Amino acid sequence: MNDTSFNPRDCGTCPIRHRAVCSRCEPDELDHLDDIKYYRTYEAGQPVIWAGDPMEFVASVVTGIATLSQTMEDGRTQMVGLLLPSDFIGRPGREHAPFDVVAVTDLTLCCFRKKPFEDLMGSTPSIGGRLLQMTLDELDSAREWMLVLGRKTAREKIASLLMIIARRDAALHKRLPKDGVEFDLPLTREAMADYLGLTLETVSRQISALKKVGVIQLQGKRQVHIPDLQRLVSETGDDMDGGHIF
Amino acid sequence: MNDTSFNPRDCGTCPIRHRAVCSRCEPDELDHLDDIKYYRTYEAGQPVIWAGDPMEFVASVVTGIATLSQTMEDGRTQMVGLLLPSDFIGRPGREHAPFDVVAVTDLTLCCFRKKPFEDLMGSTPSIGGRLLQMTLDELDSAREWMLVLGRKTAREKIASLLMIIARRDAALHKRLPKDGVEFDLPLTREAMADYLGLTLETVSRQISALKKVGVIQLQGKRQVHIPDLQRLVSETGDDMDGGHIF
DNA sequence: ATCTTGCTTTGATCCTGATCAAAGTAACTG
DNA sequence: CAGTTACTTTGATCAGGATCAAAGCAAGAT
Repeated sequence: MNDTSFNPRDCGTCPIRHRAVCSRCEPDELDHLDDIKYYRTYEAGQPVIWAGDPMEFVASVVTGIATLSQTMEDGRTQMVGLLLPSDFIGRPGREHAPFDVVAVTDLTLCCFRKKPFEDLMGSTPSIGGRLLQMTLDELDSAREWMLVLGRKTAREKIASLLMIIARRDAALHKRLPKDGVEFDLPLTREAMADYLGLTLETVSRQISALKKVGVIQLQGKRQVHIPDLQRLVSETGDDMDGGHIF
Repeated sequence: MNDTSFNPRDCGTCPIRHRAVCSRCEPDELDHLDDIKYYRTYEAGQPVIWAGDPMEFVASVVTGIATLSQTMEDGRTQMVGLLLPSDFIGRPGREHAPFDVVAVTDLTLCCFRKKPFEDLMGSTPSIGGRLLQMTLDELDSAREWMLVLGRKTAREKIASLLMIIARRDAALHKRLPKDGVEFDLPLTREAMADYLGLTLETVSRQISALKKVGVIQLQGKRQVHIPDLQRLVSETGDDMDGGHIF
C-alpha cells in the first residue's frame, strides 16, 4: 500500500467536516479534544472488533483498508463492506458492533470516544446531517451490491469488483482515467471471494479468463492494469450508458 | 391484506416521532401543515416511482407493502428492500430516486413535500437524529441480507424470508408466538425469487419441500402456518442461540 | 358453462460454480 | 541454500439451482 505518512494533528481524511471534530479545519483550537480523539494503528490481518463486542468508539479510516464481514457457524463468510480511507466506522447510539471489522492492510484509524462524540452530535446538528448523508450513501452502495450478489454471474461479479476498486482508487488519486487505469489489488483471492459470494478457485479462474481475453493485465499477482475501461464495464453487465461510471 | 382503515389526521405509523410531522402526537396543531403533508394511495401492482426519476417527496408507509428493486437491461431483477407499514421512503437531500418502488398490495403513503420537509429537518434536529437511526437500521438489515444472498442455499434463503415476514408480522400485531405463527404471504413466488436471488421454480420447489417435511403448512397458496418456529429457524442456517429471533 | 388470465407446481435436462486435489510461485527463515 | 509458509493456479468431478417445457388451479370474464 502507498501509505503516505500522516500527522495526527491533520489527518485530512476525517469525513465529519466540522472544526470541533476534524482537526484539519481548525488545528489550533483542538488541544482540549485530545481526550476524546485519538489514533489507533493495526497491522494487516489484525481484528479491529468482533460482531457483538461492546464498541466504545467511532472512527474514520485514515490509511489502509479494512473489511466488514459476517461469518456463519459453519464458517461461510460474507463480506458486507470495504472500508477505505475517509470511510466511517461506528453506530452512534448503538452499544455493540453489528459486524466483524478486520484490517486487511496496515491500518490507521482516527477514533472518537463514543460518549463525547454523541454529546458533540447533540450540540452540533451539522455533524448528524453529514453522518446521515454518509449513511444514505452506504445504504445505496449496499443495495447496489445486493444486485451483484443476487443476480450476477461469477465473471460479472469479478468485473464489478475491479470497477469499484478502480473507481475508488482513481477518485483517491484524483487521476482521470484516459487510456488506462493501473492499481494495486489490495485483497487476496479469498477476500475477493468472500466479498463476491464465490469460492477462491472461481475468483482465480475468472481473473485468469479476463487476463486471457486481454480485458486486464497482471504484473505479479496484485498489480492490475486495465488498458480499456469500457471493455471492463461491458463485462460487468451494468448499463453502459449509466454515465456515472467515473 | 388486512387493511384497517385509517384517519388521515392520525395515521399512527409515521416513523418521525415529532409533533410537527406526526399528527398522532399533537393532532390539534397541524392544520398549517396540510400543504406539506398529504396522503397517496396506489393499487396493487402500480409503480410508485422509477429509479432515476426526480422525487419531490419523502413518505412513510401507512398500510400495504411496497418493494424496492433494481433491474438490469436483460431483465434480471433484484429486490433490495421490502417496505412495510412504518417504513420510510426517500432521500432527504437527494434529487433522484435510486431504485424502483412498486406497490405489491394496495398501498397508502403518508407523504411530505421534500423542500418543506428538509426545512423542517434543518430547524428540528431531532428529526434528523431519528432518520439517522432508521437509516442505520436499514443499513444493518441490508448487510444482513447480503449474507443471505451471497452464502445461503436456496432452502436457507426461503426459511430466512419466512422468518423475516413472520417476525415483522408478529411485531405488527404485537402477538407473541407461543406454539405457532400464522400469517399471510404477501408476495408471489416470483417476487420472493426476486428478493432471494433465485428463480420462481426453485422457490416453489423449496416451499413444497418445507411443506413435505412439516416445517410449514399451507392453506391455499398464501396462508402460512408454522407449527414450530424453532424448526424453521434451524432451516435458516442462522445461529440458534442468537437470542434476537423474536 | 367455457374460456381467459395469472399464478403455481412438477418434470427433465443442462450448466455454472462448488468441491476435492495437487502442483506452482514468491517471500521469508534458519 | 533448502525448507517453510502463505497464496495462487489449474485440473477433475460433482451438485445445486437454472432453464425449458408442460400441466394444474382458482378467480373472473363472456
